Amino acid sequence: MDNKEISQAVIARLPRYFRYLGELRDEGIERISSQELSDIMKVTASQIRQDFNNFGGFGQQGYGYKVEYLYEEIGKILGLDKLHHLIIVGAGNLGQALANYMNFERRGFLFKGMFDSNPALYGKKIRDMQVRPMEEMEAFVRENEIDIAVLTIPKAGAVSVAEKLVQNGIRGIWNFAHVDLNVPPGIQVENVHLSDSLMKLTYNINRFEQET
Amino acid sequence: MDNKEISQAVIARLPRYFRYLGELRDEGIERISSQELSDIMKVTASQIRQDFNNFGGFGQQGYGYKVEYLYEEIGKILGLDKLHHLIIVGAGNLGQALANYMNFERRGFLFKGMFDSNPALYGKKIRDMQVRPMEEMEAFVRENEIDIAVLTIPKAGAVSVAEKLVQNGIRGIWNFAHVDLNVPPGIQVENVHLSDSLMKLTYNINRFEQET
DNA sequence: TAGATTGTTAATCGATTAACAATC
DNA sequence: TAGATTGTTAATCGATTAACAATC
Repeated sequence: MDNKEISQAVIARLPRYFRYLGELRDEGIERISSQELSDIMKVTASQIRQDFNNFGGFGQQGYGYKVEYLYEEIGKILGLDKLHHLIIVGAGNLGQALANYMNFERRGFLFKGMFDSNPALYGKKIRDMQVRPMEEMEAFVRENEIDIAVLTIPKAGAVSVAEKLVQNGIRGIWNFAHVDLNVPPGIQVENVHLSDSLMKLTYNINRFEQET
Repeated sequence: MDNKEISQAVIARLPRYFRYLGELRDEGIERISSQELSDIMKVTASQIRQDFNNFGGFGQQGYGYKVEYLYEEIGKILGLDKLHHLIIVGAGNLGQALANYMNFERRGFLFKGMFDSNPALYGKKIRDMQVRPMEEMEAFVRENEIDIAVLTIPKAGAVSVAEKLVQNGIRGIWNFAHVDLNVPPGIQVENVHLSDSLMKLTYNINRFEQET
């Protein structure tokens, strides 16, 4: 594998390729050209070829790409061939929704535990998983080799919780708290700032109003 | 206001400026220079000035920006000075979580109704709001002048529900369904593809593994 | 072999950063 | 007025698109 850094713009497009290829595969389609994929996905064929070639040659000249093979390769690039141990920190509505939502399991995300600082929730079962007290989180992360923490707590506590996670060996944080986390290099943070997303929507609704 | 199109890259940064300025305001800070903001937000001062100047001159040479004023102006740009009527389509875990989560209300997002196609949920109260049958959605959107629909249904139904929403005058769709919607120009779609986001995280976790 | 389509280089476009004149 | 900092133009950087030679 090459050593040159791949831009986050490319990475951000990979899951979408993965999704479309999975659908094509489910439809029993064996082969696809960059031009055909371009038509379906509404991105340029040129971009598709450039993107794939960041990771080596997946296609065959004169033939195109094998759907199944490409699907699997992109899955590997995204790390979906590996198991990830995951906890949810914050058992409020959003945390519970994500826990239930987690048919992520079939993608190798193993839901190992759930934590909250509210004693009223201790022991509550969500998807066969009892909510544990926040105090137990650090030891749990260490002892169970948790890779990923899903942060669904209010912004006030998020920074200090993130620090504790980092100290105990977490590798990635999926951050739903509305605050920017500052973590050391090598620890990955992926932010899902829902209200930012909603504001983008209102901007665009509004902009269109004014233009017409 | 200028007529030149503002890039989505700029728009995507506005909510973050808005958040930081809100925090500064809450701390009682009255004025800030692009350089100070640059230090706090870890973006270049140059970018900050360029971004703001897309919308006109908000600052004063030799002085900087008035925090309160800038905060409010960005809020207006994002359309947060207007009221938005919103429904949630899909009363599953995620839909319920978003409904409860909705202290969005103080930002002018008025939660007007919730719909599901599962009869077992009809009448269930979520935040003083009964879940209505999906069949009632179209008339409801029309009659209550709903601007925004939050789509939290499985991908299978999402495309056809989106069409119905569009036909009845929706202006924006906040799409949590794992599918790309195809809407006519003038209708805004903001996607929140959670599994895409999680895959970006695993890519980055994985990449770092291999580099070291 | 001829046709198709990739892989890859070159050209273009757009976004970010740097520099500095304008001005508070 | 002198100093500070914006607004804005110019330079740079990176990402996207176009073109085409390589090759299946």
